[in-house]
Amino acid sequence: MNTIFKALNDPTRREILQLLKDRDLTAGEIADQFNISKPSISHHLDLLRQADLVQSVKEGQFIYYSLNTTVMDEILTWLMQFRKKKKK
Amino acid sequence: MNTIFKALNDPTRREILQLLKDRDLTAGEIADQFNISKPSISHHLDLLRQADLVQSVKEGQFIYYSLNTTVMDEILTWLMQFRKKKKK
DNA sequence: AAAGTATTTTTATATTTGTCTAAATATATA
DNA sequence: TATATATTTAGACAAATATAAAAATACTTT
Repeated sequence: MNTIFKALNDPTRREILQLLKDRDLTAGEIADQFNISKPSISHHLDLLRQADLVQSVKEGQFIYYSLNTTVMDEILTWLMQFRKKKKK
Repeated sequence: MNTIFKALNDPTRREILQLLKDRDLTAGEIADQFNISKPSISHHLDLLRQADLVQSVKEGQFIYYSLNTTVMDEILTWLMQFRKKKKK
């Protein structure tokens, strides 16, 4: 849960997730969407992968990144606990 | 959304939310649950308040903190967007 | 009014994080 | 095999963050 929130605690990384919502993208395609160096994006992708929020698949010289929505469910469950009633 | 995720990106702050799930607590009662100085806890509470995840009410010399679950809904909505289908 | 309790603010420090450049790895093409 | 392309790794630096100690503020009680 720690690594998940750490990964989500960055505007660039959240924007990457938004991009991947539409379709899978290569690391280069993702980097092209930002005014940030490729190594930086690579690092962001690494953190997202550590949190299991994205998955990467190598295809030839490209590495395709895709969204892993199952982890989102984990956060959802965590959030839901707070909906329970409290003692008065 | 930035301040929310920033606030959630800390184990101590998430644990504070868990404590407040059961019942409202004063800053001192919260601090007693951790091996961290009161100023530190005060700072954590400040970040949680900035994110509107908690609310504080002064009662005499005490300040009671309580959970504000409406912000959780905002995160929930943000998470839900990723459930949409992607282009093939 | 003085002393005590609850909490925050200020200041300082150590650690973590985001970013860059340069170098390394891996694959493709000529 | 040499060169180009895609991506990551390594190393360095500045900015942000968590924490603590000390001081300040606010309320309560004596």
